[in-house]
Amino acid sequence: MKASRASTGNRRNPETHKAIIKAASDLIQETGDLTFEEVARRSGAGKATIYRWWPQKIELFIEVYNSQFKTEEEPPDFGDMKKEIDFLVASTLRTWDESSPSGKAFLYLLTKLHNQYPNVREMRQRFMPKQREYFKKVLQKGLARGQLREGLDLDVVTDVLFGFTWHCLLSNQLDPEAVQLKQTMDIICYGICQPLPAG
Amino acid sequence: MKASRASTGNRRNPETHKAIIKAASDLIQETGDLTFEEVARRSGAGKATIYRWWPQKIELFIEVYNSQFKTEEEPPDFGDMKKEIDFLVASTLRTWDESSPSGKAFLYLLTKLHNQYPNVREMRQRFMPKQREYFKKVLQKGLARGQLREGLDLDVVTDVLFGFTWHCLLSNQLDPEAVQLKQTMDIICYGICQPLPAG
Amino acid sequence: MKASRASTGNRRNPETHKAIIKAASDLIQETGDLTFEEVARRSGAGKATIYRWWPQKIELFIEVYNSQFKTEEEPPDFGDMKKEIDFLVASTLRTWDESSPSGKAFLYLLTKLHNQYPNVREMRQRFMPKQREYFKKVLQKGLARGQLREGLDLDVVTDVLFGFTWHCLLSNQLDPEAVQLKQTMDIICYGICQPLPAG
Amino acid sequence: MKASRASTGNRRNPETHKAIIKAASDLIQETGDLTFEEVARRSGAGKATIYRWWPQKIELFIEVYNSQFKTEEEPPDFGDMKKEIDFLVASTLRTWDESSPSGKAFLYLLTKLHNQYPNVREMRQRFMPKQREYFKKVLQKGLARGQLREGLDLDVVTDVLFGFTWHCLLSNQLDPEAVQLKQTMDIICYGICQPLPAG
DNA sequence: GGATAACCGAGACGGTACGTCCGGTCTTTGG
DNA sequence: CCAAAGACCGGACGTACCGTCTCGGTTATCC
Repeated sequence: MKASRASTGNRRNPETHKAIIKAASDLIQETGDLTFEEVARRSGAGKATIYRWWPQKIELFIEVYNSQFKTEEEPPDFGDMKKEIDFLVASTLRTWDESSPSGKAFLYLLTKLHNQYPNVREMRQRFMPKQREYFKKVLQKGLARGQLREGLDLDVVTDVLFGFTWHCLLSNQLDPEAVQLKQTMDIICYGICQPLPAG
Repeated sequence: MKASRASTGNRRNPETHKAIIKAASDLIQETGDLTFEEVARRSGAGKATIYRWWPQKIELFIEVYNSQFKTEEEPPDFGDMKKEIDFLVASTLRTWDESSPSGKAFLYLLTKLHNQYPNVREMRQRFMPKQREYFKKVLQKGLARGQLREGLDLDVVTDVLFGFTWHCLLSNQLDPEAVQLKQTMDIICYGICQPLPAG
Repeated sequence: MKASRASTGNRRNPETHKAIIKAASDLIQETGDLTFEEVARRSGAGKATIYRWWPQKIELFIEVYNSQFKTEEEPPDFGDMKKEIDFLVASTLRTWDESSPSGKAFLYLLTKLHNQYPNVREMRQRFMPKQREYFKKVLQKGLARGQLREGLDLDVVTDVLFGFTWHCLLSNQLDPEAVQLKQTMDIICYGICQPLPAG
Repeated sequence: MKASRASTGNRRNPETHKAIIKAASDLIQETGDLTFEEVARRSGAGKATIYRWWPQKIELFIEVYNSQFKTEEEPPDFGDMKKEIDFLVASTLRTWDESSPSGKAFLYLLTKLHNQYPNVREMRQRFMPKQREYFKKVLQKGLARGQLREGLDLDVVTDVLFGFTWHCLLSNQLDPEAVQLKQTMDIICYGICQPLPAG
């Protein structure tokens, strides 16, 4: 638990960094909570050190999160945007579901921290940056294939899709096979409205 | 701020009740959060009194929320489902806007206390039954008018639309005139995918 | 070390009070220092409780001090003011000397705390209030006996005498038999100047 | 505040030295205390540099004190010992007054760091040799003039007078015109006791 | 002239204490 | 039976200094 680390002068000590992330990660998984106090205790770091690098809890949380969920997979080329989107969504949900209890713990903390940080959009975009990227790639391919409606801002679409997975997390609906989820994906992908009569 | 209330003997004091709700409401409005400590201070009530009637923070939030959120409006018949949906979404967002404590209280319910009510769907049903009903009515009319794709489960569609407003709240995007929001509504309403080539 | 005390409702808990004074006293004697943190740890009290009643360290210190040094003795009536003053001064010095190491510890803390509290006069007058009283009584008797120069403010004289004992403490000269001290007392009592030629 | 000094290689940098003393002096002046942290910040020196040359706070205080306290004045010959003593005391007090960091630094030396120099008499000799000398000269002249009681050890008297100025500093009574101070000086000079009835 | 030694700035680091805030429990008093 | 008042323990908060450390860079001196 405790550690004794050699000084690295006025250079940031990577071991300390690691120890802090480790302690924070353990804490989240064990208790579903995260206090700077306890992270400092466990990591053997001074509180001030933690505050120096992660002035807000959420920032430590994001780093812990991104350091743990490396399982994003880029979807293979199915030749069909819909299938690729389904793949990505399912993969995201599975990641959150299977990694229980950590997934649940992250969810818990995520919601607890949410209303402390007003700029939620910015925060979200720092979560899982790779996953976002994959979504965007898939959309670009879809656009090239003529499968995407024209005139759409890809960032907005990414937000909608990615935001949808978050909604699933908040709604505790992480089973990609659930009927409701499939229908909702259908709605999003094909639209809830009839296409205007051809012309 | 302070108050001096006569005792009502062994009957619960309605003035105290009101003062507590008022103080809690003000606090949520001001800070987006609420501490029993401060509610007690402002309402002039003892902490124990508050704990007796609202042992959990969330219960106080719920009461504040329900005491304030009375503004659901049924949309007029525009003859156009899209317009009616827009009306409903905009009306919901406006309700949650900064002018009232409702949005902040609801946001709080959605996030910080999420772990106490993990099944958010239950919350949905509990908190805004009328609004759901309006959404459903609009969809039914749209279906009758032939404006809605066939084969969709109306409950799911309601969930998507209503869930979208939640997403706006979480993302702090409550301005119905925002470009991004309009685009997202478009995506949901018309679908992000091209209609299959003319047929 | 730790303690578990029954609640006394909204009445101050005298056991907590005692435990805090005890812990503070022990700390001073053991380490010559005093931190609220450690007092809280040892007494089993919350830090906030200590801050509530002794917002400044010096106030806790004074209470500890006065609760420990109960050995002030009122001088017998020698019929001679000078003898009575000598008695009081010697008694004060002995108290500080014999109660080693606590005397030294108190001295240490006294000096350490000194420059945090600008109103030193007021502070000093709260130390050993009885001893001050004895000094004043002796002077009043001396005045009645015609042994004191007329026209002197007794409070000022008390200050001079009492302040002198403090000076001894600071100078580490606590032996009442020391030649230097006796001379200084002589100087103070009889004046360093010749009396003006009778008239 | 900040500074950028050219390196002087393996020779101690006198500019750094000056900047540190300046910063320390300013700090004492402003707050009555001093932290290495802030001295480093203001002087633009590294903390290690300060620790190298002044490993203990008190050493920095002493240097600041000595670099500033140059104002001792020898009193003119008034033909009256009392007047000369008053002159010296007033001059000492003025020196310590708020206008210069000397008083605060000296007060600091007297109190917070007392435990490191428990023998205050040593400090006396170390810090103000000239002032002591002036006091002694005045007393010798007074003795020659027949203004001083006979049989007194001049060193002790010097101590009493000089010690009195310290007492003023500790008591925050540095105004030479204050009534209380004048009375105390009177008491010391003429004695608090009546001269034996005419003889 | 290249190695060596000391100086200096910068600032990271583990600690300890600070003083504040809130949570949740309790008891007394009094209507 | 209920409300008010507020003391109490616990523990996290975020900040400030302490004293130690190492880096990178500079300059004089010595071989």
